[in-house]
Amino acid sequence: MGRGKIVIRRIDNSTSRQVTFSKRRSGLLKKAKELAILCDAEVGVIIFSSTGKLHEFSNTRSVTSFRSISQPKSYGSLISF
Amino acid sequence: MGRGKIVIRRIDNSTSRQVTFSKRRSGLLKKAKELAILCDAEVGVIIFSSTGKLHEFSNTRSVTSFRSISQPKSYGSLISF
DNA sequence: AACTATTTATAAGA
DNA sequence: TTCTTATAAATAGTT
Repeated sequence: MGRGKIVIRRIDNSTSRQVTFSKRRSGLLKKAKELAILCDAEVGVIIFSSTGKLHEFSNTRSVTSFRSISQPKSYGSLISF
Repeated sequence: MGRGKIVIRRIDNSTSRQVTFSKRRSGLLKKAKELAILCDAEVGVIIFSSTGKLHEFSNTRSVTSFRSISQPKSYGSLISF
């Protein structure tokens, strides 16, 4: 998917890793939304970057509790279905 | 992405909806895994089909608690980061 | 469950 | 770092 083929392993270069994270994060969240709408499913996605930033999508009430977190490995999050 | 372009809205036909769910669910989980590996991020995805089946991916310890649920809207799941 | 024509996502590059 | 574009990958409709 792109100018070249890649192998799925940790990207060593920090800048490339950040760029790829940004692109793929938005791609994943978009796909999650589409799945939820198209198939009438309950979908939740939570992503913490290595720098600790939170990104999420959910079409269930769990979204409220996701929003209350700001750091990984520090707080708990109750996801209730 | 496919023989025709589609609009993102609930698929009315139940059979098509189920087929699309199956295809896109596996696509989403694959993308989640790739993001986690490539970008060294913490990623969690939980999906409940409209029939109540659970599908998930996580590269964090939350995976254990996901596994304990079998029905949506019936149990709670603590996802801790 | 497979296939393939197309759309979509995205790796590199600008 | 935002925008472009060639190409890989996902998938909608078909068989």
